[in-house]
Amino acid sequence: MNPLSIKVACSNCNLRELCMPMGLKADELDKIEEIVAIRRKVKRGARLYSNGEKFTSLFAIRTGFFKTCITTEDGRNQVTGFQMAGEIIGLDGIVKEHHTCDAVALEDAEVCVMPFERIEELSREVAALQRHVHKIMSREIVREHGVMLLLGSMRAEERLAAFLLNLVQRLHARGFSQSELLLRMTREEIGSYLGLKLETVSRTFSKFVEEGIVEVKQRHVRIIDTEALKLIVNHNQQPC
Amino acid sequence: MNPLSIKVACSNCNLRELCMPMGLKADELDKIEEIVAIRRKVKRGARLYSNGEKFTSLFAIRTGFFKTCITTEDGRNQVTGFQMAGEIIGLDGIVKEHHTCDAVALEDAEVCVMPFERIEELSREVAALQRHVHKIMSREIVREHGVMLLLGSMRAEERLAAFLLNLVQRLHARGFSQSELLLRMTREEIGSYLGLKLETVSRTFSKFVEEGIVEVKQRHVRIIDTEALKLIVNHNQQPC
DNA sequence: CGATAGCTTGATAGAGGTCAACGGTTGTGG
DNA sequence: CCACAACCGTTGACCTCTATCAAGCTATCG
Repeated sequence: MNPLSIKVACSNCNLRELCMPMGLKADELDKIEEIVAIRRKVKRGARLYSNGEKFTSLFAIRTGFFKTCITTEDGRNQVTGFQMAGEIIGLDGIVKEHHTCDAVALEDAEVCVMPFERIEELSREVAALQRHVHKIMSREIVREHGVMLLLGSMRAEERLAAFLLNLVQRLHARGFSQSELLLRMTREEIGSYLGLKLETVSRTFSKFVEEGIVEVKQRHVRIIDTEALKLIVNHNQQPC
Repeated sequence: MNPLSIKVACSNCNLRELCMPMGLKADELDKIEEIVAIRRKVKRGARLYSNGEKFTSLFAIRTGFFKTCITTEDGRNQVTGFQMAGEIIGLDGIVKEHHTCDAVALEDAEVCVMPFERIEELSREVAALQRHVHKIMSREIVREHGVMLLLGSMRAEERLAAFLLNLVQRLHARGFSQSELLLRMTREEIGSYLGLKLETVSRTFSKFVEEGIVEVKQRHVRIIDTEALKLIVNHNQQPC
């Protein structure tokens, strides 16, 4: 607990465009840096938080990759999202002051812990931060609308194509390749997120490979034909 | 535009427990009443807002029933929710300052228009309001997690049972019957929400009728055996 | 190096989609 | 008040897509 090791500097963080509001004055920036209480490391497979746990903080992912999922008493399990560096996690806990899902690290990860009371306090003083918090929550709502569209109206190929495009797009925004990606999750987790069984995910990957749209070697995926993927997603073709 | 006709009094509104924070001091209450700028009537079939439209306000539903839905260029359509009196609508618009879905009245409706800038201003002064806004957004996120579970892991019967139980539960919280309801939406709209075709919705209703679980006469539904519906939702039965 | 978890592929079955016909309700205009 | 149209809902027959069950293969990790 060496204070030096937990001292953070959002202003120097290369993720600041992703998790902080832009256009702040210097004094506002100073205040906001105080939000991050500490950093926390989460080992692969470990939980950042669990269903039922008391909600105290939001988390900004600094490194690593998470899934969030809900599990019901009767054994159903649904992955509700995959989160990567720069994204904010934990919003589900606000309403009941307890978390309603699990957040599991899919690779060794580090998060910035942001006590929600402090966020609220500062939001009352810094309008730009307030607006930022509102936008983050609204963005999550809109993202989930997109997932509902996917789950409610797309076929397996369309779902997987949309999933891959979404992943590379987000990775690209973080400086990674537009065409190559390393899946951090299993076929089963992809399937849960997409409302498919793991066999269907696997078969659909194989189909894409046969068609020369992607190359797949276990969790390494190279997208050869992005346009084809986009066509598949929009392949709601009406005859003429 | 007679000021008398648009003057509102949240403190007298019988929906105040649903859309306002509790435990306010008198002066805070006075401030919050100023949020509601005007009321707006929306005819059945008309839109409260449309995809692409500039976002300015959130809306509290006073009377009536809405659906929200997204439509893509390629003709896909997904109902993302049904909203009733006391619920807040429009949160999708915050992130891009434009709405990303349509809100359509399924019966003649009236809403309280709450300019978002005013909400933000007052949230900075009244912590209870700030917390309330955060909870409303978080609640919507959690609700959508539930829909993802439904769409991703339930079969047709389970989806429809969960849908009916959710509707009556919300109606009951508003003083309506626990067992009788009038569907404001078509089979097609139910199907869109549940990720099913209208024929499947119809067939599933018929199945429930055969089994004596509900009575259905067009849009009038009477739930005869609530427990049976709950069992269906949790009917993830493992053999022993 | 063996064990375990994860992935692929095949065969088969079942749920829900699609297409089609018909019946019932609601609303409008003559 | 009736007739007609448009919309909505139901039901049947058939087909497609995805789930299920099963076997074998391949990384990964202790």
